[in-house]
Amino acid sequence: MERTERSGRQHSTTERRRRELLEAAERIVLRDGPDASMNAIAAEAGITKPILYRHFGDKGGLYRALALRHTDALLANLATALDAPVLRRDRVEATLDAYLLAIESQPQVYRFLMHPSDGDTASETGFDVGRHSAPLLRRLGEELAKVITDRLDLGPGGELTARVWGHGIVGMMHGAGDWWLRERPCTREQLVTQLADLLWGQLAAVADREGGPGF
Amino acid sequence: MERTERSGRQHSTTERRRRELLEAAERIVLRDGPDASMNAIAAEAGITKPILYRHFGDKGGLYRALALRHTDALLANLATALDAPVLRRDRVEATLDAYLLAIESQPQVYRFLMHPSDGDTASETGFDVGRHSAPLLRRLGEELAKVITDRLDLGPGGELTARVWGHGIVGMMHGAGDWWLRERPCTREQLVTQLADLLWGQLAAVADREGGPGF
DNA sequence: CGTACGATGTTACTAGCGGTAACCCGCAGT
DNA sequence: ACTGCGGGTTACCGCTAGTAACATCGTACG
Repeated sequence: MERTERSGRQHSTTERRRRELLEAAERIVLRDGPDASMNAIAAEAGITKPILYRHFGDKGGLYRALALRHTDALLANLATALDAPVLRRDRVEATLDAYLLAIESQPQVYRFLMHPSDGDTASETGFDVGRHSAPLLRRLGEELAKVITDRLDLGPGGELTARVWGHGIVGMMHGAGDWWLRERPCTREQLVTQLADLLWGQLAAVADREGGPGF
Repeated sequence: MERTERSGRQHSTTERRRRELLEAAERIVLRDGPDASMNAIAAEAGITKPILYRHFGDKGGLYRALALRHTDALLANLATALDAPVLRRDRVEATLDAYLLAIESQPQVYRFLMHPSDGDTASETGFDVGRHSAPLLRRLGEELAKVITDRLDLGPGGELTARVWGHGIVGMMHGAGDWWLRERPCTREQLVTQLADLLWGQLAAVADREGGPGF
């Protein structure tokens, strides 16, 4: 049937158009941060708004499509760091470093990914309590949990432990990384070392200050 | 001088009005989440928009004033947890629990505090890279860093270590808490224990899974 | 060949937002 | 009586996300 063939070709061209639009959107997001307007994106792509809406539905759709790429890229980087056949400590440090390198080298993208500007469809479905964190962080946490479950022998209930740790560690990376990116109080290597130390239990190991009552 | 007395009384009445407006705003934020509009808040207070702007300057000002209360309250709670004269592990658990209890019992407030909806004044002052995280998290991180510096003997460069750990731990609480609040995979006590285990170096201590090559 | 369809594109609009200018009113102090 | 000022209002601006209606070109099908 020629019809299917034609529709196939059409499909490929629309896919290509979609990619072009995404690239234009990316340029604008890179320039304007997370509050790039649809008008600006359309202008950058040389067209007008309704086309964007035909392709992506709404702003959330465009942002989701755009976020997916970077999220995938970052996850791939982290996966290789997590799979390196070295000591566990080195793997953890490599993972931390990969994340921090990503947010350091493309901070605008990072801000965009973390700050979805409420691109949600809820708000009618009862109260949608607590739906705040970025999808990227959730995915990262789940991926890390999988790796932990695969690699470590956590005994009974270990799956829950792995998920708690996964999301906790990702949150730690995010929080510390965000602060570090803003204040730049030290080099990336230093930060990685300090965070790995924290995960290695140094908080519990170091001594109390002299003079304070012993806890 | 009657003038000063009068202006003093005027001051107190405007302060009172301000408090009333803040309470109305709080009611609306509690109801509508972080994207409560100025119109809605003004309507709830029985007045119209310009008065809000006279009192708070702009939306960011209102939100900052509103956030300050809750932030202070939460910080006070955490401070008492951090100051309890018990074992370090118990103090850490009490702090984690205090934070999680807060976000659990008032999730709308929590969302509001974490999601500032870009109430910033930057955007002209060059690129303001990385200014994303909520002020609450920054304050928490710094407070925790202070406590760590005060209590622990971290040797040279310890101040930097304390700040990294402070923001890292706060990020961990935030990330894990956000995920937990959304999925409710376990009780609060369980979550607290798991996170404390993580901070106590269990990630480094547990054995590799059998079958995998020893790292 | 004509035609109907589908994708691309436009202009012009709605509804609502944050924010502001101009004006009104009542009440204290001189 | 007049002036100043804080509380309050209406009416507006410029912006945003999102949409409806219309025009256009290419291509498969009778």
